[in-house]
Amino acid sequence: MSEGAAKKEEKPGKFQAIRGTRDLLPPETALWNRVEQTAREIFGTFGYGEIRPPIFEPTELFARAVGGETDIVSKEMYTFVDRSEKLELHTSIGNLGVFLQKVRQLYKSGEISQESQDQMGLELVENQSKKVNDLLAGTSKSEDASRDIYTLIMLFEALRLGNDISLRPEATASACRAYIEHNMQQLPQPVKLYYMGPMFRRERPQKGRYRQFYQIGAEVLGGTDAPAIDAEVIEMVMTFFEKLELKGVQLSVNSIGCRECRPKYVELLRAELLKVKDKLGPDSQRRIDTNPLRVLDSKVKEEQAIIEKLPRIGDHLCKQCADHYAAVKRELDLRGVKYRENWRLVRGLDYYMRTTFEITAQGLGSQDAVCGGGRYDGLVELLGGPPTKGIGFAIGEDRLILSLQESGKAPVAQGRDVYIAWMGENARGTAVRAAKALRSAGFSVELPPVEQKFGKALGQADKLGAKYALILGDNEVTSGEWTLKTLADGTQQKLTEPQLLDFLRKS
RNA sequence: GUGGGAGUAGCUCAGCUGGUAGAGCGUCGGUCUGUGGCACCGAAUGUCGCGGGUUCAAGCCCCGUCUCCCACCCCA
Repeated sequence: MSEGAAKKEEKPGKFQAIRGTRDLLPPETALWNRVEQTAREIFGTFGYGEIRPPIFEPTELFARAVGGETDIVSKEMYTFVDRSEKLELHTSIGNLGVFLQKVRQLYKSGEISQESQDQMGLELVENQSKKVNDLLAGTSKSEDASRDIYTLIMLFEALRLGNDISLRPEATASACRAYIEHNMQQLPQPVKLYYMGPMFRRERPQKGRYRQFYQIGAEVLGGTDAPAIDAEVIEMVMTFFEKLELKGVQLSVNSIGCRECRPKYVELLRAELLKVKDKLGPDSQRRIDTNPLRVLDSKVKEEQAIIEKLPRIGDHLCKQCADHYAAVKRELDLRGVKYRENWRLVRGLDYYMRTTFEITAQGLGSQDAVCGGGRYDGLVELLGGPPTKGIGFAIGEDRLILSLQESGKAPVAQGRDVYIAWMGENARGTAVRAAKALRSAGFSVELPPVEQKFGKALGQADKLGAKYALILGDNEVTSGEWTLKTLADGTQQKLTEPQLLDFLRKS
């Protein structure tokens, strides 16, 4: 019986990343860094600044932004109560005074959930408390003191500590919240922001869809809704993708009208859909009620011919919207941005209006959109801010990376510049100093922690993909001339420390 | 949430109609204590995803469950 076997018995069950999450590891993370760095560069050239909103926000913020009707709020967000303890309820009359004291404190320190505060303000608590105190002190004038106590207890039963918060499913709502919170309407308009980071959605994973996924996005808030802004936003994403050499990029654009013309079109569409209802599948039939626009992006083959004959929103835009859309297209042409019009491109949520766009790339299976965006002029106001124009997009970074990998753009493992092959205690100190000098000059250096056989050291250098091996033994320490071996061709040369640094800088 | 496919060594996978677990690559060691890639030799690593059932006997058959993949739903 080996020790290993005995230990195994005590080994706890394996931990693994929870469903829909994963580790990003080297060398893949090098690609992630390149993508993110490129985004910073490009967005910077368009005058955008970075915003880093919190990972979680009140559930209500996201719920209001997406409009509480869809599945999104009900089951696709990671929602929890940030402090789920319950108030210990003292039902005996004698303790009630202490309990009330505590409730009052909690109110003042803001630890009662917003929901509970809405139901039962501090005023009500004070009011009821006073009655109870009077009762306890025997000075009650209430005819029905026991009923007051009962009411109070019932109210406290419903009292909850902690607020509903959610992990952010997207960042647009946060950006808008921040715009309002920091009075950014007083800055020069428009305010141009970009962000990148993890988002969370409680969905069934599939290709390019994870529960913790990453987005890179940008928002333009405030100022005008001039078509040039729409076009420049799109131009920026396309420039970014070009710089990354993303393959098979296709931009689709559309206009979905405004609060004036869209509802009329939706009703027309609904009426037309009802005429052909029995030819549609169950999903589409359901959408006639819930969200007729979404029938347009049905993937069911048999429905395609029917959908093509439906009325198109482009023919039903109001004059302002039609003009705006035409101008956006002109501005895109002006910038040399190639696009395809897709009248069936709709966004799922109410707050989108006018310009919508989507970018697809190759190698992504059925989830092939890498970027989606659009104009959302009413959103800031909906969240309690001033009337504000807005437009933005979000890039699915996971999918972007996936597409880059599929097209063979994956980076190679990062090698070291120099591997220090040192031998003997005499060389040890020299090796440490050499490593320090080389690293501070910016080179990546591998310094073996323990002495190795020389042949093995070179073998390690090779496996790690080092460009050079710096050989330090008794000879080098005595003479002060170090040996540098070029691994690729096996040549070597003798160099003093300054010569070595000089040589490496030039190579 | 729904449907289909799949889980065997670190990785890629083989394993016949049930009969006690294998290869290649990788890792580590040796040949080889001042010269790497090559070659040869050797070693380690598996509760065959997990739990239950059938059987004298289960990686293989049955049931459940978890995870992954693909698609649907949804899509911020």
